[in-house]
Amino acid sequence: MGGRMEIVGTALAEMTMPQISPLAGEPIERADAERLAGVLKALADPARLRLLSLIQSATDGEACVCDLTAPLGLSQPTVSHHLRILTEAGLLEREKRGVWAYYRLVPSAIATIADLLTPPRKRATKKAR
Amino acid sequence: MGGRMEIVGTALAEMTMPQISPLAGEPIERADAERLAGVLKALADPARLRLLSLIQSATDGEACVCDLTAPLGLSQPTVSHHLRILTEAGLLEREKRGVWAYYRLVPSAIATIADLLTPPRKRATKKAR
DNA sequence: TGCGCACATGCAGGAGAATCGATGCAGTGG
DNA sequence: CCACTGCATCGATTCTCCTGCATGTGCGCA
Repeated sequence: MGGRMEIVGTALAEMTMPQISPLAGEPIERADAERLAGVLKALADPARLRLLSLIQSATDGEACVCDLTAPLGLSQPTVSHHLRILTEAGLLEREKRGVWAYYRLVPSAIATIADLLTPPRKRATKKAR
Repeated sequence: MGGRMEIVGTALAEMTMPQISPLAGEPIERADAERLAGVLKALADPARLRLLSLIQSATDGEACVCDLTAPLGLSQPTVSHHLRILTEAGLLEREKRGVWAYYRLVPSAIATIADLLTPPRKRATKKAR
């Protein structure tokens, strides 16, 4: 199967547009399932969840790699790897200032995922955001 | 290494109690990250997302295995495997009637996960940034 | 200009997971 | 009592991916 990792970054944007809620009214398409699964897969890791949490709770809501390796107990390359995955999934954004790379999370991204999971018992039918 | 799959079923219940929101005010513990990641990992699969969608949109909100194999395009053992994982994660409940096993999804489960991802909006914690 | 620091990338190993065929098991019907 | 159906489990295979070590790259500084 061809590319899948390289389109993860756009996955969130793709899903933001219509109401592709996986638990809404009708069965979801396979392509949509793959997209949503891709983003969820980026979240479904203890190290990455802690990274998001650490970054969000840091001063100014941003943090560089050197501040994250110690609390995670992982090597620097591994942390960079996880940050890369989160960024490609559209959950983090990277800003390089000097020698440091500051990461901050994209609020709407998490909110979008949460919205995609909410609808089931939410209200009657197609409420659409 | 040891058992963690067998405690996944209780994972959701564990997280339901307080607000262990991974993106709330302060960094999450490693144990909480593992629990949440476990449940998210159950969701982060195209086949399982489609299973949830199919079951939810089925008549009476329930379906047996024989109705799910065809639309998924997967073998019966594989479907049973995915249903098992979803059930152990607390997302599905199983009821055996006669020869058939009917699965229905636990609404509060998905809602719980969504709530765990939402917090940044209005939840004013003690520390706050 | 050369050295050092912060971060990213390449490579490799090892663990976990997705899938299927074969088989076991529990109800159902003849 | 026996054959059949629906589903779960087992064993094996393949693939993904988490992790660290070694290395490459860009920036700042003396």
